[in-house]
Amino acid sequence: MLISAANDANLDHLLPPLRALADPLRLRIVHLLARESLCTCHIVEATGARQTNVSNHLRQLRDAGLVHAEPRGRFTYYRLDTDAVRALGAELTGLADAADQSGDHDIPRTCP
Amino acid sequence: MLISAANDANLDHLLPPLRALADPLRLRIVHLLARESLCTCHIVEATGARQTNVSNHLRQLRDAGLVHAEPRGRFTYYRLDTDAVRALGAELTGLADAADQSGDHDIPRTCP
DNA sequence: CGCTGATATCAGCATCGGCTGATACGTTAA
DNA sequence: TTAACGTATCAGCCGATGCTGATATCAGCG
Repeated sequence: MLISAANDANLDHLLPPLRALADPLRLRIVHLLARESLCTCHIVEATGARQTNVSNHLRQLRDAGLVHAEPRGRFTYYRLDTDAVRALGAELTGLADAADQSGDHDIPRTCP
Repeated sequence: MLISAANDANLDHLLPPLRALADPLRLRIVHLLARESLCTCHIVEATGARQTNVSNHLRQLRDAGLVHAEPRGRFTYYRLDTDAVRALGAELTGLADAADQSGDHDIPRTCP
């Protein structure tokens, strides 16, 4: 049975999305895109950051699979990949639940 | 009604735990602590990293509220704060759910 | 007591990552 | 077609951050 992709015995696959979210401006962009899809110029206006900077951050969010770009004419609309965000959240809650179940937290292993 | 602390209109409070998790070694440590509480020397052994390095990372995890230190004699046992991990996961899934509900993703706002 | 071992702190170094300005590319409008 | 606009890419700078070695601290044991 496969609860989630977390059954890889390690959590390395969570690093790209975690790293992508662990930046104030990128987290802000994700928050904006959670309300509605926006094009780059909207994000530039809303954040006050330079266009080139926003574009760089959008690339990292894209590479991490958290957002998707939809070019329309000369604009590029970005939408949040809600499945990716939800999957990350689910893996974290799943990790917490699994930790609560394994009862070896009150009986510490003896030290060498 | 207060679903979660996410109703702050911004997600800045998620940055400390996200930054703490967005590092390979720290994520590995969190994963180890999800199985059982461990003291520093166990983590040093399991990761192969230097003691001073592990100690520095444990401090960051502590500052982010993801783990708690429990000194016992000359050892210090660390346990995962599963509530903190679960809360982070819940906020992310909640953000994804909220994004899915707000239907403004197919009708992009017009560009200036 | 002094010694050993576990842990934390600190300063220094090296690397990474974010910000910027310049620039290139593609699209729409005049 | 040309000009203007939206966007992406690139190189460079600089501050942030991870890693290390040295050292301090503290508990338990001889």
